[in-house]
Amino acid sequence: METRQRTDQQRSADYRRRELLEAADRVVLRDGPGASMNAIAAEAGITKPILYRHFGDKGGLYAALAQRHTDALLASLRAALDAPADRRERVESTLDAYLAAIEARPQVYRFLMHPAEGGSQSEQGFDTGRHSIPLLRRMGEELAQVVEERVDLGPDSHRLARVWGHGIVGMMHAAGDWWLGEQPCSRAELVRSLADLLWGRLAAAGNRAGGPGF
Amino acid sequence: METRQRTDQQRSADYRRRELLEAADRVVLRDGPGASMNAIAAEAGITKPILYRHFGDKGGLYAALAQRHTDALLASLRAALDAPADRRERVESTLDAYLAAIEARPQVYRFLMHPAEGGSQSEQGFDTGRHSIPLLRRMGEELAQVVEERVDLGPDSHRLARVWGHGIVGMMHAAGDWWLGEQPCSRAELVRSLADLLWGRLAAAGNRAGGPGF
DNA sequence: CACTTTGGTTACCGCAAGTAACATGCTGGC
DNA sequence: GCCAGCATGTTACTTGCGGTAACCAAAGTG
Repeated sequence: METRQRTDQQRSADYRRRELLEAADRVVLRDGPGASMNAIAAEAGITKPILYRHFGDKGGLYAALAQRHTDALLASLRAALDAPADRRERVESTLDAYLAAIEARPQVYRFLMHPAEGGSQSEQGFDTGRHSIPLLRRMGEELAQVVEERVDLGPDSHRLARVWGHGIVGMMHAAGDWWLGEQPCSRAELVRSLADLLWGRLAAAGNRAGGPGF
Repeated sequence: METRQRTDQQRSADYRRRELLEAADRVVLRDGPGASMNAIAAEAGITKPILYRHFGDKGGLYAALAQRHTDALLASLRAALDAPADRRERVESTLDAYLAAIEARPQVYRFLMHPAEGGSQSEQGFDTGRHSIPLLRRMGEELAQVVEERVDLGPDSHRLARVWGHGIVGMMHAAGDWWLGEQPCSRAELVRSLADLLWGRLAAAGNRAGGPGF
């Protein structure tokens, strides 16, 4: 039967694809984002052209690889965002979810965000930019949507929510990146500090004695 | 005289270096960050090994190139940060300075921040990551310093200022990047929205009717 | 048995980073 | 005036990557 056969083939192709992605994952996590297609193919026990048959080009592989992690991360953020609690708590748990994720698997994080620095040698880099930014964008849009649909921002709420979504995500990202690199404090402290910032503590704080004020 | 000669040579070397950087600048701005060393050398009217003698490797050239722009940007931010006005105004004018800079020369901006996507073809990319992030870090540290020295944050002010510095810079960066790509509103609107966010409007806003609250 | 399809390989191209070895011209000391 | 030395520049190479073409074999189907 022809359709049955098609299905089998399809399933098998998908299976192979998943195997390849897992191999790629292992290599990228081991060698950093500078991992070469050759290395990935070798890890998967095959040779380059097969990879290209499956993913088109390196960007394709990267995209497929990134999407798995991205989806997982977004899911956990969504969960935190949708928890039944007040706004401050939700914000904190979302920040915490993000930071926990990048703390738990820094290699994955670095791969997703800064694809091109990890490799020990030639730094040919992955396709970068074109894919790392989309993750931030996706998170920003996602957050914007949640904000817009839950917070009353008056007229112009669409634009405002968007700006805030991307802004908050950027804040989280940059602070997280810095924190991950220098481990200057506990995760909880970081979460609290960021939430305080979003809660207007910068505006509320007084000027330091002796200066013209910030 | 020997020292005199040294000086002459030194001056001449510095001059050459500047010429090379200017040529590199032109090429990068024209061809995007994927510009090859060959192309840069050609633009400068010389050949590759000379570039390598001056800058070591591609990363070195990148670093030198980036520093010029970075320094200029930081100077303008510092000016805004130090203007005699109240805190809110300073924050707004700093945001505005940053956004104005990236709006005025998006090519430079993309080169500094996302070095590896602009090239029209092969996307070999510049050295990326290792250099683009430092700019954000520098801005974050700089801001942290200003905050710490001007705002009274009670005990733990060092840590808090740092977190906020990097967080605010990240917010500015991500929002700016998104805004630059989609031009969804005027610069002034964006500045206002971000300042509002920092001023705690997210915490102050009410819940939207019909939802469990954000 | 020929015959297409599917999953595989080897061997290659093009190109960019980076280097080695060679050429040339200006310096100053003898 | 002539040779040593050094900066400046060149050509020609190596290596390693992304990507592709062409070939190969096994397995089901008329």
